[in-house]
Amino acid sequence: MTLKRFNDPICAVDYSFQRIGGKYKGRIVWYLNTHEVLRYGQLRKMLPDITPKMMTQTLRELEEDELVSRKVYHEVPPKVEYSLTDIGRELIPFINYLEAWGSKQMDKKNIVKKIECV
Amino acid sequence: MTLKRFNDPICAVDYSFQRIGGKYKGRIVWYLNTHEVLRYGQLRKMLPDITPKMMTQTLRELEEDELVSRKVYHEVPPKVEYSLTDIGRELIPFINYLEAWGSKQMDKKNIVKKIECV
DNA sequence: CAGAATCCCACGGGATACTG
DNA sequence: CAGTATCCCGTGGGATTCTG
Repeated sequence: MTLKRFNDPICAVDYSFQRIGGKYKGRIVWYLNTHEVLRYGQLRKMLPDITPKMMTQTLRELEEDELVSRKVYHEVPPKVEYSLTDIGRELIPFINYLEAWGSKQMDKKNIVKKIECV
Repeated sequence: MTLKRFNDPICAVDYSFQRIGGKYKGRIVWYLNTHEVLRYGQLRKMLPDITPKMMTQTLRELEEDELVSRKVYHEVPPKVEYSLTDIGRELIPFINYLEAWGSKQMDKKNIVKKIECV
């Protein structure tokens, strides 16, 4: 059952923001790019403010949108690896750009970054 | 009294998404770029799904973040013009990119755009 | 025309506890 | 380890009405 997460997009900008908006998606895509592949636990450590529920939910949505792929190793203890798909990787230049812009703004306003996400 | 709209950003990506996230900001910045300057009423027509409350609220936030500037003409009937600031303009390449990406995805999935926002 | 003022609600997101 | 399962809440956003 595919959940109803989206309204009919008005235009392409609307569509895109519906995919990568929300509180964590940008950062997840960003981290997955700089690290190539990340396990669930590693990713969680990089998102200190996320709860397990949101973590799973967000990853599922990214997966459903084919931005992220999920590889399960059937072993004990369980191991799951996340990585970017080609479609997801296409968003990197844009997030790169956004990161640079944000960083510059933060410097200008003397806002300190809790995590240097580079 | 500056409203409390933001949590302390974790990193630059987080910061940026807090500025241009939400349902309308991307589109507003995008429209303001392709049109240089827009009156309140014109902008509203381009955002068929927005209510006056959200329209004003969103524009005020963009203004407070210095992405958009607001010029009031003190005349009857009132006239207010919105345009991008230099900081706001810096986001354009990034939204351009996002628009292209979204457009491509929508084509692939045969999703029809209600508005061609180009 | 460009909004301000109310009132209201869904849902994005949070906290905690449990499990294959 | 990598999740579910519940329960819960704040706020982003909506609908409607009013005004300089």
